[in-house]
Order: sequence, then C-alpha cells, then structure tokens
Amino acid sequence: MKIATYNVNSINARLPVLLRWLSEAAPDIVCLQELKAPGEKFPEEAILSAGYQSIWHGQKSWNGVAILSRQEKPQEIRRVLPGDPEDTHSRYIEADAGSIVIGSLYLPNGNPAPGPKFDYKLAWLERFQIHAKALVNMNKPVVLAGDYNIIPADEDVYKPERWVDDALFRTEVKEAFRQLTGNGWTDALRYLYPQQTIYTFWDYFRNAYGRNAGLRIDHFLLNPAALSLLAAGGVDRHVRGWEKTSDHAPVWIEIKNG
DNA sequence: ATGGCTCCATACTGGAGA
Repeated sequence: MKIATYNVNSINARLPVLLRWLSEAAPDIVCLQELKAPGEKFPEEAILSAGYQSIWHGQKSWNGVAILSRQEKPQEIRRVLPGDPEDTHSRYIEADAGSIVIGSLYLPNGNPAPGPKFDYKLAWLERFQIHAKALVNMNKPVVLAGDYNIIPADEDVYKPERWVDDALFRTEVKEAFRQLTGNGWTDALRYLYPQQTIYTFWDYFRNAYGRNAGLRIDHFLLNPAALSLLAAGGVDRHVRGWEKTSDHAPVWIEIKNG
C-alpha cells in the first residue's frame, strides 16, 4: 500500500498537476494540505473521476486538508485537532482507511518569530503532541503525514546558518519534533535514508529548485505498528519541476499488508 | 536588508506563504 502526502498550495490552481501526478504515481492513500478553498469548492468530482474518494476540511483562502483513497472511502474519525475549541484553522483531519489510521496535518508556519503566530505554532504543537501520545500505542498502524513546517536538523536545509531564527528551524520547534520521535514515533524518510540529503520544498524565489536550495518539512511519522510494515519511501521531486507546480513535492511511503 | 514568486480576495493592491 502506497501512502503519499502533498502540500498542493491551492487545490484548484493545482488540479491539473495533481491529476497528472495521481495517474503517474498511483498512490492508494493521499494526504493533501493547503487546499486554500472553502469546502464547497473542493473538486470532488474531478478527483472521483481519477478513482479517488475523498474527505476534506476546507476553509476560505487559507489552510485546508484532505484524505483521498483508491479503495473504500476514508471513514472520518475527526476533523479538528483536540484541545482548543477557539481554533478555527482547518489544519487536521483523521480517518480510518482500510487497515490503518491516517492523519493529514498542516502545521502552522509560525513566522515571524517571536510573535503571536509563533505562539500559535507552539500551542498547536503542544496539542499535537498530546494527541499523538493518545495514538502511538494503538495496535493498528497509525500514520501522521503532512506539512509539519519543521526542519528537523541541519542536514534538512541547504544553508542552516541562514535559518537559525526562522520559525521552521527554531530550537523550540526542533525540540518538539525530537520529543515526538523520542516518544515512539519514527520519521520514516530519515529512518530509510539516515545519511541522504532529502528535500520536499523549494521556494518559488530565486530559482530555488534549479539550485536545489530546498528544505525537508513534509514528514511521515509512524507508530511502532506502522514502522514494522514500512517497506520503502521517497520524494517525487521531479513534480516540483512541472509547469504550474506547487512549491512542495509529493512524498510517499510503501507499507506492507499487515 | 530587501526582493525575488505564486496564491487568494473582490481588486488593480495587500496579506500569506516558508
């Protein structure tokens, strides 16, 4: 079973690229982020015609997350991250998808830091850690996939010295990610490729993709049951080179049938 | 330090992204 995550940076602006990539990569389950569309503008029919049933949580202009499946329709478990009834951003959706539990997340960017946006990011991370703790020991494989807006380590950014004060690379944020991976979650791509340079995002500015000035910020966290089934993973980086593409590339893992 | 690019809103400009 192939599971992918892709920050599309607008589901409607990206629809041709998304459909092209779906037919090429043929993932079984897909987590999408940054739909940038209200619920009623989600292109459900076009995605159905491509063979995928979807659940989504949209929002006008910003954020928005979805889960697609080629098999049966994902069974929604929740569409908000627990812990703050005041939080209006659409940044989390979770479902039962066949044999696994899958969460699609879009963590706040947090810039500029320090400031209220960074405070919101840290608060969101704290809620996420609490929720992740509730999921980690399930007997079922659990996969938490998405745009974490966290650069976990120096090797995950082209010039770490330029990012030290950025909300994606601040100590508090790296520490939160380190705590997650110390509490039973595994960063699947880093686990598969301990030494390699892996990027999932390249800025639209300054020919960042051409210069390979990238970041690794889209991640798969696996609980022990999911890790025991992990077979492969990678980044479809060539998609970042297509016309009218997102600034993120799709990332995927392959899970054995457990 | 800035700006470079792309997206959205209801707009010919500004906010957000990372």
